[in-house]
Amino acid sequence: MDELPGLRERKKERTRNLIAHEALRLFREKGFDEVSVVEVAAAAEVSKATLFRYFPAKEDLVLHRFADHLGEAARVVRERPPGLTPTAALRAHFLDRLAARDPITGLNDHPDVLSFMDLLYGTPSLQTGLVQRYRSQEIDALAEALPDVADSTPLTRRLAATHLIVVQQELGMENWRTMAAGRTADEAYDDAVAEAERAYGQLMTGLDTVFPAGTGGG
Amino acid sequence: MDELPGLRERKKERTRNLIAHEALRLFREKGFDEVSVVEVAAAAEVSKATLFRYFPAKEDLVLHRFADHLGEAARVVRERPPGLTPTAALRAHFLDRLAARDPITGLNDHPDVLSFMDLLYGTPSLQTGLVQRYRSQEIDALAEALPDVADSTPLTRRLAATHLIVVQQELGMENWRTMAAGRTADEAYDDAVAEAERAYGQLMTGLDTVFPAGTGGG
DNA sequence: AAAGAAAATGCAACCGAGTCTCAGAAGATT
DNA sequence: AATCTTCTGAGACTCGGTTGCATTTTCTTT
Repeated sequence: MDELPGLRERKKERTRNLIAHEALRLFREKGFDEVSVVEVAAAAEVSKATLFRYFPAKEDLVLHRFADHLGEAARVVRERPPGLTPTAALRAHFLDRLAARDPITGLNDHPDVLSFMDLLYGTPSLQTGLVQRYRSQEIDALAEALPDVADSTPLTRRLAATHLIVVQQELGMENWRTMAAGRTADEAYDDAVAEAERAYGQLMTGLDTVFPAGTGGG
Repeated sequence: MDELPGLRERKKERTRNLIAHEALRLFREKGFDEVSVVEVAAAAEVSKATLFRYFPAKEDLVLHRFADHLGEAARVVRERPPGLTPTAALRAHFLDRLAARDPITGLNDHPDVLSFMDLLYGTPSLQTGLVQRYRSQEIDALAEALPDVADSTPLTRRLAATHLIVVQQELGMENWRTMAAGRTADEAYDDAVAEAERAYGQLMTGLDTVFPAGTGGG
């Protein structure tokens, strides 16, 4: 059994952080698509092959920053206090993170956070590539965390998980849009809470209480 | 004003179909990732550059097959009879397509349809690339088609649209899985109806009527 | 029908992401 | 110190996608 991380492991960790750090610096500076991986590799003083040994794809250089949030929704549901439904637990958790101005909610106007979100949400290739993949992972994890109730099928759980994750991530994007439009986090807080409550409420009560029957017009 | 399509247009249409046809033939035969675009171009007797003039990306060679279904959900909601909510309209439409064994529901065991779905859903790169993109387009279109009710925000509509499209597409995938497992469409029909009703019902009544409060266990 | 504008094509070079091979360097092990 | 393992750099390679240019094909004009 190996106890403490040897020199090799520490060096690997340092290299990994260095690469991601240089990558993010360049991406912010020039845009994701305007920076090639060789440029990143050069900035981190490693070879292109080495870069790909640490990160399976260019997108993952960005993922590194919020890798620790992976599976958070699943955890929240698993550890929810008695008396709370999964939806209620996730709602409460989001509101809590909102109050704390957690970057993951999008409601954070620190320049550092903001420029990162600009990169993440404002780059189409990242939006469709990375955000979608992150979403899938969250959904898979959450689907497993949902209770296996009487008349639920794998599909039922998967669908519920999707609905829940989508709400959370869309709320995050919406808050980012608000920040990107120039409002401060404190200014936007009340609206953000209202939107969150509306979005989760819509899930709890069902869509038909929100969107009505047709007008009959041709 | 040009009335009927000239020779040029007809030839372009023919070429376009030929390329997509050859592409699909090769993809089915050897798998999406095992066929290069130059191979497809050669089979269709055009140059690589020409292929990309007709299709912006390799994935779009596959999209061609169901391009006519684009915006279907949005249309269904727009043209729904009075008395039906958007959710109810989409539910009814899906059940109708299910009864007709429409390939888009996944409930179709014709070898031709089946091999296409195997390709589409069984290829990771297509799943994450194409299906996700198709989903986004459907969501965007549907979000615009949803009625602009009293306390709805752009986000509200976008979320509702996402929930609705996701249900439809996940039901499709689930039916494909059933087909891929060897059941016939007729055998699976009753179950497919039940799943669809459960999935849409879950949306109408809200998640909290399905997934209960926590158990309190650590 | 001939001539010229407009559009479509093929060719070839190019770019960037990602993989592979292989030789050599650096950490771990005795 | 010697060996064994792991990590790295260099470079060639594949593939998706783009670009510039010369050539051909279709449409239009007279």
